[in-house]
Amino acid sequence: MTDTGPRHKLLIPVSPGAEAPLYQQIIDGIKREISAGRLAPDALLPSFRALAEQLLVSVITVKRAYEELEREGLIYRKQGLGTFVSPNGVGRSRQLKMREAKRLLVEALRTGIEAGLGTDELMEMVGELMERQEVKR
Amino acid sequence: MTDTGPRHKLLIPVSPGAEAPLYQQIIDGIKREISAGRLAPDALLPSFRALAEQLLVSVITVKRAYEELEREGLIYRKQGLGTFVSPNGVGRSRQLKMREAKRLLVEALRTGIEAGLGTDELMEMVGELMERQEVKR
DNA sequence: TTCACTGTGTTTAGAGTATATATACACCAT
DNA sequence: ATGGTGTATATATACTCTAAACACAGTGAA
Repeated sequence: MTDTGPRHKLLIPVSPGAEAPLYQQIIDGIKREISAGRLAPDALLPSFRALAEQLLVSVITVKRAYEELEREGLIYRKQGLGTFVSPNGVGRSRQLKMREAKRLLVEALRTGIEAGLGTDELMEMVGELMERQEVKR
Repeated sequence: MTDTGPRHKLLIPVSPGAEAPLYQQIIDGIKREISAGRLAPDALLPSFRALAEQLLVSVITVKRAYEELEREGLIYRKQGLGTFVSPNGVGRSRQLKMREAKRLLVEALRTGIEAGLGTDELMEMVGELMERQEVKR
């Protein structure tokens, strides 16, 4: 065990100023990396300590994030060894994100309707925002 | 002051089991009522105690919700008198909901893209969910 | 007109839960 | 045996919620 983590560092934006708790931001970031295929099945994730150092948070904050990712089936942990991406990490990550996207959409549509928007106006807003997302992609 | 509140009770669904804190659920519910025009400008809202009794929560939980609604400009409070809908409550409520709908949409689209969905698939999902919302409306 | 009562908002104190940090212990490979 | 790993425990702070007491404003009766 001379390897100190994955070949590249995990690029996860984490900010105490953001609304979500730190551990949630880490969860979201790792999900994104897995979903995008940047973390391969069975790939070794950084240790608690390594990631905590990199992100300037405490070890337990990272542990909390890893715990939940394990609970959701995206990663698995082995004491003394390290933490790894599940073989079906990509599929699972995308499944969870799909579910989340739908949940957010339902809420967005409901909120828009409550704001007095009609069907056409909502579709138009979606279309505009979609173009923006595509550019950013 | 013989009137004990508005002519009709506030129908706000509030559940401790829901994810959002109780005060947030109350905020959302009152916003919805104002936005839908069911609470007129300068209308008297139920007192802390009356709404707390009705919703089976504590007085302070209602106070917390009313405080934030006042901060956001939807209602105003007068000690010894009661709490009222702001003259521009409807406009303000819709403005805030519009902003929230957009925020949720942006996040939903981003999450969908991260789940591997393309533009067409996203639009299709929006269309389907839109039809469902309309039925429920 | 004054005062007491009622209903209102407002303040204070306390308990439980959630989030985050620091430190020490147990496991595994080399 | 050592180094790197996950795991457990203790602590502090912030958030959420409840209960009780205090101050304000209007109304009705004397």
